[in-house]
Amino acid sequence: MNFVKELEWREMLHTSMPGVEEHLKEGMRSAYVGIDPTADSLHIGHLVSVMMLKHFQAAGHRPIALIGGATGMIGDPSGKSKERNLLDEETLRHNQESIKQQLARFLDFDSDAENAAKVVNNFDWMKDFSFLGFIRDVGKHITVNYMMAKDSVKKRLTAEDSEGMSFTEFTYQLVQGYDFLHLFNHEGCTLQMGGSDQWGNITTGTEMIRRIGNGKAFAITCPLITKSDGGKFGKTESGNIWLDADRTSPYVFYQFWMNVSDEDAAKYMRIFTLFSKDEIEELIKKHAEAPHLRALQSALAKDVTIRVHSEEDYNNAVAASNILFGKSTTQDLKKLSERDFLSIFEGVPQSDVDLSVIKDGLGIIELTAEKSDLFSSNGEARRMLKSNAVSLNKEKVDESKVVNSEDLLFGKYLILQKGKKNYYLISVS
RNA sequence: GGGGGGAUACUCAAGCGGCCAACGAGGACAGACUGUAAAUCUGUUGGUGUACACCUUCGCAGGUUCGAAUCCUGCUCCCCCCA
Repeated sequence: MNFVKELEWREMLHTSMPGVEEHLKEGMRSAYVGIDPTADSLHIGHLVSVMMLKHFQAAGHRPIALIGGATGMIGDPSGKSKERNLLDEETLRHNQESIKQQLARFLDFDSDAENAAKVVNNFDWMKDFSFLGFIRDVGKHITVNYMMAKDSVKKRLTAEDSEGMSFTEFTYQLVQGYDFLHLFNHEGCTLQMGGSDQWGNITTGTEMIRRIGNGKAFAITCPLITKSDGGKFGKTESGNIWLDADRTSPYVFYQFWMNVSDEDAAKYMRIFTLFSKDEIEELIKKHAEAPHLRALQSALAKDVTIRVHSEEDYNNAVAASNILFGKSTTQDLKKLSERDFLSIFEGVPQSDVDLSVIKDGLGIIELTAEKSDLFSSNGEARRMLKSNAVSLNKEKVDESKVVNSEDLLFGKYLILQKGKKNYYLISVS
C-alpha cells in the first residue's frame, strides 16, 4: 500500500513536501503527530490524526504519537488558543496513559512487529531543558526573520484587530520544531504529520533537522475537517464528542455520526473509516438511490462506533435509536420490559426526583426547569412549551400539563423530550 | 517614559444622558417541511412573573444627575505609535 496515494484518494492530503513518497518507498519509516494532553480522553477532532497514523502503520511504517505535555503548556498561536494552564505532572501522566489506551484501539502497540506504534511525551525531554540551554543550542540556529515569515506569526503581528502575541507563543514553533529534531535523533523519525494549520510549525522542525541535525525530514498535512455548513466539526450543543464512554455515551456517539449531513457523510467515510474506495462509492450510489435509508450515515456510524466502543455498544445504540426515532408511542414504551427500557435510555441524560414531589401533581414547568435540568430556567421551559417542543412519554404536552403518578412508566420513570432529538429520563423514587 | 485607541450579552459589533435587557450579523435552540439530511420559512436567545411590571447586566470601584452602557474621578487589563 502506498501511504501517500492512500491519503490522496481519501482527500486527506493537503500539502506534502516533495520527495516524501519516494522517501517512504525506500523502507520502513517513522512518523509522528502531536496530541494535546489537555484531557484524559481524545475527542473526535483528534481522530483525523489518529487515522493518518493508522494508515501509516497499515502501509508498513512506524507511527509515533507525541503527547504534547510541554507544548500544551505554551499554546499554539496557529489556533485561537487562550492562555494555557500548566498541568501538573501527575495529571499529565494520567492523561497520557488514558490517551494511549484509546490509541490502542486504532494502532498496534504491543506486537513484536518492527513497526509497533509508540507513545512519547515531549515533557520528558523538555522539562530539564534550561532556558539558556535552549536559546544556545536551539534558538541560535533559527533566525527571527525565518520565524516571522510564518503565517501563524504574521497574522498575529499584522491583523488590525490583533491582540498581539506573547514571546512565549512566538517561541512555540521552536519548541515544536525541537520535538521533531529530538525524535529525528532518537527515534529515527523523518516525517511529521498534522492538520494544515500545523504546516508552519512542522517546517520549522524540518528546518532545524536540516541545520542542526544535518538531515532530511518531511512534512505532510491534511485539510482541516469542516462541516458543509461551515460549522465546527465535532461540536454539538453539549460540547465535544469524546471517545471516552463516560464523557460521551456510545449512544450519543453513534447519534453524532447518524446525524451527519449527506454531503459530509461521504467525506467522513473516507476519512474516518477503512472502507475501500470501491466500497465507499458503492455506498454513495446506494445512498443516492434511496436517501431516506441513509446508507452512508448508518455505515459510518456503525464502523466508527464499533471501532471506538464495541459491537455490543453499537447494537444497543441501534436498538435505542429505533425506539427513540421510530414512530413509537407511549404504548410502545409500555410494551418494553423494564430492562430493555433502561438499556435504551442508558445513554440519555437523567436525573432523580423524589416520589413525594410528583405524587400529588407537579406542573410541567416546575418539573423540567426546577426538579430536573432539561431546561435552565422557567422562562426557557415556558418558551419551549409554547413552541410545542416538549413531549412527555412521547406525547406533546403544553404548559397546563400536570404530571402525577399516572404518568410514570413502570411506576418510576418519566421520559421527556425537547424537540425530536433530545431525550431526558427522570427516575422517580 | 511620552502620545493615541480600546474593554458592551456565546462571538463579532452598534449605541455615546431618558424611547436600552440594549440595533444588526453570525452562532445556538425550537417549530413547519423532510429522510434523525441539506436548503427554506417562522419563532426564541439575562432572570422572576400569565401580563402592564420588577430585578440583575454594558471591564472594576466610586461620583454627578430626577435619570447613566452613555458624563466625571480613580483602578485593572489590552492594542497601536514614538523613545
